Amino acid sequence: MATIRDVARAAEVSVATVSAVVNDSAYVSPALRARVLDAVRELGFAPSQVARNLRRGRSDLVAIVVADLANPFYGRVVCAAEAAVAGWGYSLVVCNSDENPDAEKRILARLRMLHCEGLILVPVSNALPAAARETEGRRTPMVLFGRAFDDNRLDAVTIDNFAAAQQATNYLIDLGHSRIGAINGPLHVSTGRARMEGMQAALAAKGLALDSRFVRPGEFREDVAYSAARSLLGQPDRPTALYVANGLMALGVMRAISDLGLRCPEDLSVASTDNIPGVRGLKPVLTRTEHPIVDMVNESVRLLVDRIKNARDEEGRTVVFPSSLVVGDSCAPWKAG
Amino acid sequence: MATIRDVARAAEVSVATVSAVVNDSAYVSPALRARVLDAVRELGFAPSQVARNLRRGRSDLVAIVVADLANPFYGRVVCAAEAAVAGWGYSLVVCNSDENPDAEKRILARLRMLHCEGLILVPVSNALPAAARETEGRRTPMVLFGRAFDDNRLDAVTIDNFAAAQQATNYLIDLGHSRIGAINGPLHVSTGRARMEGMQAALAAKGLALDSRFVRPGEFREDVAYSAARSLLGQPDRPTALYVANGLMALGVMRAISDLGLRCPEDLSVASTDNIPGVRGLKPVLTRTEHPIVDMVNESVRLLVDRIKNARDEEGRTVVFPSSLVVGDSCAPWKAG
DNA sequence: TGTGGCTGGCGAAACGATTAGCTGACGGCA
DNA sequence: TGCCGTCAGCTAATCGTTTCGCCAGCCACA
Repeated sequence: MATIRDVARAAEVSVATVSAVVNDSAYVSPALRARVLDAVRELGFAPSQVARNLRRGRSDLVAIVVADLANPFYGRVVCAAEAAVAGWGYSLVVCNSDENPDAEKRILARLRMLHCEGLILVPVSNALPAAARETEGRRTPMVLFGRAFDDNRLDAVTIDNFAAAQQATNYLIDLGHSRIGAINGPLHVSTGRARMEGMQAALAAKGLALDSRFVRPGEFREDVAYSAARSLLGQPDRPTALYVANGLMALGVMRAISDLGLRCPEDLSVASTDNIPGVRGLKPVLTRTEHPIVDMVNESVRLLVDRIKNARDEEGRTVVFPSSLVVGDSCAPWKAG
Repeated sequence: MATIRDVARAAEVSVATVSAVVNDSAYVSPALRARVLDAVRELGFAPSQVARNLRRGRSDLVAIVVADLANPFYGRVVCAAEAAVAGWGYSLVVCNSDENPDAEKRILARLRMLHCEGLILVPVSNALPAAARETEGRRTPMVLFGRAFDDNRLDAVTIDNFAAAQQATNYLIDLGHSRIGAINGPLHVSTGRARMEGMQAALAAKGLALDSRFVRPGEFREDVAYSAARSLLGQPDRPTALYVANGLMALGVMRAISDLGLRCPEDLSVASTDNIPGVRGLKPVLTRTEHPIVDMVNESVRLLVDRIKNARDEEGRTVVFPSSLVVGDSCAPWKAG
């Protein structure tokens, strides 16, 4: 690999001149400039980012740590993030904590050594782990995505999970359902908890109670939701409508419904929160609240880049995106049956 | 950020000793070792990967360039790759060429400067672009994933696309279908072409001809497949069975079938190649050939790491994985009528 | 013609780690 | 006691850039 010194020797100029030409950082006479460019081409010289980064104290790297890369939702997030950071000249390092706080901690430690300039984190637990706090101490700019902490001075981009669940639940209530069940997400994660609370609030506002037999705690996973749905719907007494905490889980629930020989929406109405590409193919078309993923990611990157460029030490900004109800045909009005 | 020199000063030892302790690369007496570790903890020292990499000439970075990150198939690939490279101590840089050769070229140039140690590439075109050849010149170890070039001395991991298409088509033929159509992938991409050829070969072997009215060229995209299917199936005369080149496209085709008021499998049998998470929720369950994605990715990473560690200059190795037919209920025997 | 300002280009010092090669103390053996 | 081998720990060179400060030449003006 040719170094800047090789180029300098070949062009019979100093390394400083080569650097000036390559970076356009100072005026160099046309004659020398041409000689340098020739030598660069000749030797196939590309400046070493590693050396450059050491010198400049930057890395042009931004990292994203997602909670579950196997969930297509995060696939879309990573996709959008890649495009967004590339637009700012950064490369994206992708890590997967797999909903595992220990893994998250290890990843944050590794990223710390990588000297990433910024970090988009979908936090796994409700408390910033030690490693993250260290990262914070070092002032690695960081934006929380999707999930937030109760107390925090970090930037965060989320949707209003409470409202989204409310919206979906209200839709079911307005169709006349009163026996509404839920397949929840993990309650120790802010999104999971907020969605459950939003659903409960919607029911309470209409004077309805949540029958504890109709509720299953869960994880944001297709297979776990499948089992939960089978167990919930296998009971002799079952709800007439179901709120499902996310799209991946909805896939599992629909599969369970089909495997149990039930019909949706005739036997059971289903509404969920969160959009993943997979649900587009679902039959019946799922009624769900959608998130503007791309906008959310772009905003996250914008906030992050802003913090990277102007390392101000101000309060964390929280941007909450609205969710919108997309009506499919997975819900039907309640009919006494 | 504390440097190794700060630690050395705090522990009253030399930088060499600190380095020895941190890397466990030489014996250091217990007393000094303890002093060093205390100082490390005290100052929150983490060695700068950038400096370390400059010195060692490595970066602990592996890159993956996929053709379309929006396709959940590649979401799974990236997910598996992240896990695999993490197991070898590397971090993963993810790039998306979006099926665009120019973008691919730019990305390869950028990666070159990043000094990634290895590269997994899902190539966009059939000829290695200039930038890639440069990369090759610099001997950045590289493994092609999913798609291969006709002539190449690079490692490659693929499935037998020809056989996969044959398998799916034979299944349709065995059900009695003879008017079989196809929604193809892009023919300038090896996978797209091989799948079409495999399908044709299966038909030809049974003495069947491919009716050109029943074929649509396409792209590996849901919306393009949707339009192609609408146009194909909107004709007065239509096939009784359809082979679809990949899973994402199958989602679009199923959507088109549903929007046209057709029933699958009663009116039309559908079989496809390639598995994405989304098809699991599909109703009816899609008959398809599946790829062992995780195994393929693991093998790619194994090959890559092998090349990184022992930079041998041998012939490119090509590993072809078998695909397996998974029978769903999207196909029915042909009935005259 | 002498002086001073301007500027293209250069030399060398960083950046923060690893590591080859050296030093000096200590213990064993003749 | 003297010599030598061993080895813990240190000094300094090195990786490939960027960039600060300097130098030398040139032009303009007095």
